[in-house]
Amino acid sequence: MKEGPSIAPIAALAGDPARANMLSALLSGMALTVSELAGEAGVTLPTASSHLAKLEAGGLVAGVRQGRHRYFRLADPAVAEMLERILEVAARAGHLRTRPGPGDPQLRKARVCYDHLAGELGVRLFEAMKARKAIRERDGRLELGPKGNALAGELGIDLDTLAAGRRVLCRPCLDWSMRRHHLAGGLGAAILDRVIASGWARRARGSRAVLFSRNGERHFEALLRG
Amino acid sequence: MKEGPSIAPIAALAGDPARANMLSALLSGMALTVSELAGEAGVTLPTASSHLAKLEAGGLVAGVRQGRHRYFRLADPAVAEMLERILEVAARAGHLRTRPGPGDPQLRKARVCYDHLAGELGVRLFEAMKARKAIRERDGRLELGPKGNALAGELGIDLDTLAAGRRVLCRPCLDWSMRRHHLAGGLGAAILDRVIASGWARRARGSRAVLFSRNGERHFEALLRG
DNA sequence: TTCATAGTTCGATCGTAATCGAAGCATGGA
DNA sequence: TCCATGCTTCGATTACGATCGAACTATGAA
Repeated sequence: MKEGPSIAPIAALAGDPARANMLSALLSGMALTVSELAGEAGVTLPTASSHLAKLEAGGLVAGVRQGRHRYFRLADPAVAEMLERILEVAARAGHLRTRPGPGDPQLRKARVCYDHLAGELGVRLFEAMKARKAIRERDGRLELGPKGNALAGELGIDLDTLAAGRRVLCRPCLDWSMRRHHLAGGLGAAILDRVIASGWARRARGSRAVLFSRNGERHFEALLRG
Repeated sequence: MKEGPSIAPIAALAGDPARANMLSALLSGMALTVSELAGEAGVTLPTASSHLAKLEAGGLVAGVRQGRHRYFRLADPAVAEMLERILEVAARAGHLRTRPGPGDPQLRKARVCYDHLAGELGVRLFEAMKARKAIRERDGRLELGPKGNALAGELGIDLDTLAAGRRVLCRPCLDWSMRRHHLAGGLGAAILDRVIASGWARRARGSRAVLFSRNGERHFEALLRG
């Protein structure tokens, strides 16, 4: 079979766990630095750098320098499409081999996705915010809704300062444990920030899990109800 | 990253050259024996057997015993879809397996894509069908158009039986050699079926190429013109 | 029964690539 | 100018898995 392009080199790039984790992180559409991707993948900086060089050479990601940082994103929508197809096959084959580890239910309930809240609570927050019109979709883009200021106020988030930053305020991020969206972007990050700062929840050490206290969860649920 | 399905194990399966060759061979839609796949991949029988066991465990292929033989096929259209997407990315990145060989023009003209027609003729068919309103796009989805029944009738395809199946009738499939769409789905498969059955073309042995007879091509061209 | 063919299992070998620490650049801020 | 931070390169180590021959099993044919 010496016909056409070959799948092996590309698939092999996505087939290493560290690189796969990086690609998964980039699937959110965010551009991430080498350090952040190293964290996502659970490897050191040199290792991450080496992997990213390979991914870039293979045409899966594209990097741009910005000052001292190097931001990477998926090179192409076709790459994102490919990754989603692989995820689809993985999900189908998954239930044969998924053995939820001990920390897994926690992760499924609430976890950090880069710098914002993901998992069941993240998805529910996203949907509650849409129902409350704190955010809304317009022309396929996510933006602040008429009630956005009110909700930010409840949480003690200064929207003006946030909006002044160059970061996108609201961005949907696909949640692989729920197959639905949660909120990323500056506002998503600020919310997680407040949730932690107000003591509703804390980060688990060495994990992406976000552990809510009983009281914190009550407050959070109240927020969801509006 | 313990969230959701992981792309690494699946991609790694497709990332080994021997396994990738087997998968490419199976992309033709044919069921092949272990020995045949060993030949395709250029490895010995034990090696092929080991690879196929892994592919089967990973849910990428499915094997059935028939006498002394064990026939393998792709487990699922989703797997074929995934492989096509990888090919798409590979083609963009310019990862050609070899320089275009002698059999390449044939492949470029007409070939099997899992179970439907791809290549130049596949793309032209797709576009002719859209022009004739046998198919149309609506809300970003492909569906049967007002003239769909007429065209199916010309080819001797029973649309009712097809529509009763649970398979999607019309689906666009991206063509790596043309960078345009051709027709997949139940109707796409049925058309290739009729093209072969009516003697317009035949499958090349050991390749994905579809070889049209002079007369068959004339008929096919007439079909394109409507 | 005996032989032949198709495929699997086992064990040993061997390459490749992932990994990390340490050192080297480069950029931006003080 | 100096330092801190972000990233890359280098070199050595290590671990995993692809590979094959040989032996074994199963199916079919003579």
